[in-house]
Amino acid sequence: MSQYEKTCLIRGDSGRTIRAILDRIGNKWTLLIVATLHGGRMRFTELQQHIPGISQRMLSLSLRHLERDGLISRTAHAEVPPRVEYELTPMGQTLIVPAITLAEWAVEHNPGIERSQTAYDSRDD
Amino acid sequence: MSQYEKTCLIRGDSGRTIRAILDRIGNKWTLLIVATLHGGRMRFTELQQHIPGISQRMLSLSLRHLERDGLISRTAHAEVPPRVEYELTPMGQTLIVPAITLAEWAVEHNPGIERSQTAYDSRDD
DNA sequence: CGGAATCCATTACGATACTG
DNA sequence: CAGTATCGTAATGGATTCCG
Repeated sequence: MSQYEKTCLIRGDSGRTIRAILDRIGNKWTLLIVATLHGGRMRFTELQQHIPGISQRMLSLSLRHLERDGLISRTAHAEVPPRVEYELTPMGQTLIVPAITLAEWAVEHNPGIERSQTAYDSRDD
Repeated sequence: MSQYEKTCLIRGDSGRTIRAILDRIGNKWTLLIVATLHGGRMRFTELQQHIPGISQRMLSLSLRHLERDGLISRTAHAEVPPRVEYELTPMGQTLIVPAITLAEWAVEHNPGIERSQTAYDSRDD
């Protein structure tokens, strides 16, 4: 399968597939949570500490979305005080590879992009 | 470099890198435009026809963002009526690979995700 | 033809406060 | 500890109109 044919995966179906994942992971926190959970099972507060800047509300919302998508699993232990642990499902684990691919692209090309932006912003036409 | 170390690309720097690209490509149309331009140079109206559902406004906005990022180039021909052509820059071409990786993940796991969502929504706890 | 300007609806996000 | 509820703000995107 050629690269050109593969881009049809993106454009085909009027782009519904690609938009579906972007709606899923294109937000501010999802990939950060998935990457953090790659280190293993974690509880709510622990996640919050590993992801600086996330609010309780957004962490809670994001976790429920990810659980609904089947990418993470939630385990509530019947204890006092309550203990709830989150971990990646097997399907969630598979998201790591595309996420890394994307991150590596970002790291590699960020300098070039920023240079381009500076040039664009300082041109006077 | 291990996969775990690679996820630090995502989490490291408080996730600024990953958020930078998601701000860049995590929106509704960017990847669709890049994938469409993989077919070669195209003009404004042509792009609009290849990307069903996109409004003039969003196409115009997205194209200017991509141009600012140095991922596409814009060529305005001094003719009447005006003719403007867009094409991927060399850097823009490199985005194709991560985009395809993501799209393939989406195609492969969408069924599982949708099943999970249905199960989640129909459970009564 | 290839846009820019304007208006509007929806959503995402953040801060704060409260609870089983 | 692990959330939910409520509020206000900002960003996103669609529809429409106008213009060189």
